[in-house]
Amino acid sequence: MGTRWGINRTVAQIHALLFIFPRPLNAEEIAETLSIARSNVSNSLRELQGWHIVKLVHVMGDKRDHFESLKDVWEMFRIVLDERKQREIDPTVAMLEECIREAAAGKGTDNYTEERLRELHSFFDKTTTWYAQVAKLPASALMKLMNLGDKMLKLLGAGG
Amino acid sequence: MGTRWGINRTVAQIHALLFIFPRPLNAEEIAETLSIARSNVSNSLRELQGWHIVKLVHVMGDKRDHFESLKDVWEMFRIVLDERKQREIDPTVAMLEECIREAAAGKGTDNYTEERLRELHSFFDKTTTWYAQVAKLPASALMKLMNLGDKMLKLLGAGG
DNA sequence: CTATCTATTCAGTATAGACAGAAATGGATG
DNA sequence: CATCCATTTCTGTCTATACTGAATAGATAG
Repeated sequence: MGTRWGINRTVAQIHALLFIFPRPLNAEEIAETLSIARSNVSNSLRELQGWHIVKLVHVMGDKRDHFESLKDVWEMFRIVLDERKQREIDPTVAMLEECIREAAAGKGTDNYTEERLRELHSFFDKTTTWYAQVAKLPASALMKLMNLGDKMLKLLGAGG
Repeated sequence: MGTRWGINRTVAQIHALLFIFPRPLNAEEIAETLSIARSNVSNSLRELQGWHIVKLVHVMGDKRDHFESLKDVWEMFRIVLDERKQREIDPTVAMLEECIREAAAGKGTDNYTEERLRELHSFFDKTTTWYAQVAKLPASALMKLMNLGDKMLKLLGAGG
């Protein structure tokens, strides 16, 4: 699945290994377990740390670096969404706004195209704003939201 | 942005072109506008049709095939999510269930690992179930949900 | 039936990115 | 200050896949 979402195989493998493993592992152990080059492990670990879902930890009496994955799936999901929003959505929205500005200035763009751009922008805007609201809900509220099920329609029809 | 989400450049370009263009285009026009090979257009169009976000239409007095994009951004988003769920999430969940079964049968997997797998599975399960509920909401209800904002917390605290 | 126009398939090429192994760096310890 | 070990950086190779251009298939009109 990872590959289809722009995550390379090695990175995904290492993360999976750290996620399911009960204790932190050092680079050597990872390389050996997955049969991949030491340097590859090093780079992949840096990437995972860049995503803030793997952390470096020290094990007493061992000077080598050890690594462990975040274990809370929900938290991990939230962190990755935040990160991707920042890296991918935000620049996209900025570019959309630039396009719309240019289009509005009338540089050969017809109204139809401009309208499409506005709708796209509005979609991103609404979605990210909503997400920002949800992301700051406490875990308990999030669980309630997830468990609403059919009650959702009633609730939205009445109160919202 | 497309590239980072596992969509290749040409496919994304063609879809963008069809999305912003006021009328259906034929393959020739697309190839020329984007300076890509005719065959590449043909394959990319097939892929886009596979995602159900681009449709073949006929233009009177012209025997060539013309193509147009779905224009409703929300609807497109929903369709793509559905499709990706089916292609990527569902098989992943099936594999997770298989792993859990094997782990439970005690094939050398420790309890810790099994517990991680269960949590991961539960996450997918909750998320997809919730999504299925939301996806069938009428557009108006969806908009209400998106516009809840700070009211969300109150609503969940009380009614949920 | 043949000519012409469109769309698809196929086979080879090009390219981007993953990966390995060697070299270099860093930093601790005696 | 030299040595040793862990880690990172660098460079070349390999692989997967995007892409092209030519060949093929299919349809329609004359």
